[in-house]
Amino acid sequence: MSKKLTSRSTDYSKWYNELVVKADLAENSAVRGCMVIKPYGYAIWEKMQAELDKKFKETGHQNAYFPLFVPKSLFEAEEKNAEGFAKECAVVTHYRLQNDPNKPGKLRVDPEAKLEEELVVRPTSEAIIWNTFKGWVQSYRDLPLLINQWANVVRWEMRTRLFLRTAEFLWQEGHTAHATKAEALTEAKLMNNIYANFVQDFMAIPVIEGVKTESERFAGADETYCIEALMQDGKALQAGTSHFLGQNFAEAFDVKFANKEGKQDYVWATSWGVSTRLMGALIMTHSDDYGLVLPPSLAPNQVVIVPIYKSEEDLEQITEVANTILIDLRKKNRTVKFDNRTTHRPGAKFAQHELQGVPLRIAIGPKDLANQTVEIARRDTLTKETVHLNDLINRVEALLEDIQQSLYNKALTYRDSHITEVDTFEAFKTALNDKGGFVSAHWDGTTETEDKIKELTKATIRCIPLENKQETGNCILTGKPSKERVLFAKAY
RNA sequence: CGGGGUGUAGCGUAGCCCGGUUAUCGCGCCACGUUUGGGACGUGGAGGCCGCAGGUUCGAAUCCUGCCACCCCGACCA
Repeated sequence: MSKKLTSRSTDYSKWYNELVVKADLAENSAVRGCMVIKPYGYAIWEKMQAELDKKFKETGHQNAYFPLFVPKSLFEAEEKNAEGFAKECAVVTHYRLQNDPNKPGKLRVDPEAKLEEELVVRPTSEAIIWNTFKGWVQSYRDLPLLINQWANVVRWEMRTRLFLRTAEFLWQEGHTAHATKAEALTEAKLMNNIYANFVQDFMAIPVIEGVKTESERFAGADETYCIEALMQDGKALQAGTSHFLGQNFAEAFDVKFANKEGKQDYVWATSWGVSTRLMGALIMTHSDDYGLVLPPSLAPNQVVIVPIYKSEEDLEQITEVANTILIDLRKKNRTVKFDNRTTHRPGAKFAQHELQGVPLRIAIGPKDLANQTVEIARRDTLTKETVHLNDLINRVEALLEDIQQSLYNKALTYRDSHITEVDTFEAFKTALNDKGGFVSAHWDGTTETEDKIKELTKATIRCIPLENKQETGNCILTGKPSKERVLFAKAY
């Protein structure tokens, strides 16, 4: 394995794959399309989980867990949802293996052990959850029902990529039931907004909140809200979605309640989710040719201390200083690691921590001991400064905050400079191919036009931004009148 | 599922066309020594059912047949 990462400009896709593996985030497994998330990658995911989980609970949601398997008859109950996912479902048909009489030492599926009813491995859990909710709701007093689950799901994708699209992935899926349409709509928008705030504040990734067009909508939803981010290669990435499901699932699973007037009514529903795909967004937004760049809020180690020494005595003194720093920073709730491995030299440690995106590196050597200083290097700008021990803790605090903010600002500047308004189809194609990013254009509102544009350019409508400016114009493809611009992009 | 390609040590590879000593090289790994302010160096060492099965041959990584797996380009997608 070569030491240097393939550069982004050489081959963006290769850069991404190498980075994921070399930074020790994840690797491909023996199962086609499924990844192993390694401890360092999982630590980042756990930080995301912790923060999201807190936000969900603050807004009144509770965690629960539902089965991995969905009986086929339940799965097919909501027709549009079933149809939308049917092509990518793994299905369990048997429950037992046996020794293969023809091949010693090998196993085969026991043909006698065929299931009466096939079990679908959940690609999403609406079916099993709504079948369960049926028993939980009788009265308006049981509502709203605000449930979230952290789970794995399986979608049998044809082509997979680490974190961005894997056959099995981890996510959270919220499922809520409400007495009124207005309440459910408010919930769907609220959760989309929580996602937006999380991604912007914690992941330092700017997003556009919007709604999906009919063809991009979740199968079984009446409206899909989303947050869309822009990657460094100019492609858009859907970072989260929140669906207003209307009464579709309530009708399919017969979930009725008695309202205040004593009349039976179907409940109104939402579902919303973000997945390990966020890891992909994180990587592709901030990282550079030296490796991963992590915002301090998500870094498993926010600061790493590297000793530089010749003698054992030096190391002892450095260790003493390092331990003081460790204690002081931990008091500030910062995560710090003292990398005192004797098996690697400083240069190798520097390179590794850069590759893994540690926001700040503190180096302490003999010169520093003599001067009561340390050297601080920031990962995002790759700049170094020498700081006196007396000022160190405040300086670290300030730098960590600055890194968090400047990563966001940098990404925002890039994103905003890659939203191009166009009024003709020629300009549309030029913007898309020469510059990339979002292209803001008028569209006649039909699925046919959307499909045609996709066929001609590979670009899809990522979203209609919330609170979109209303302005009259003409569809770039058909010339038909339009009342607002929508955002197109090539997407992951 | 259509089109193209590749399987040789943990990883990346040479050799294959044109069969012939002990299968090449780099990274990584192990031991010892010297090193340590940006991926150290030297010496020594370990590691291979050459994807699997069959065939041709005195002899197969190399030729033939079948199978399997993976990758790339399409169609599908959080």
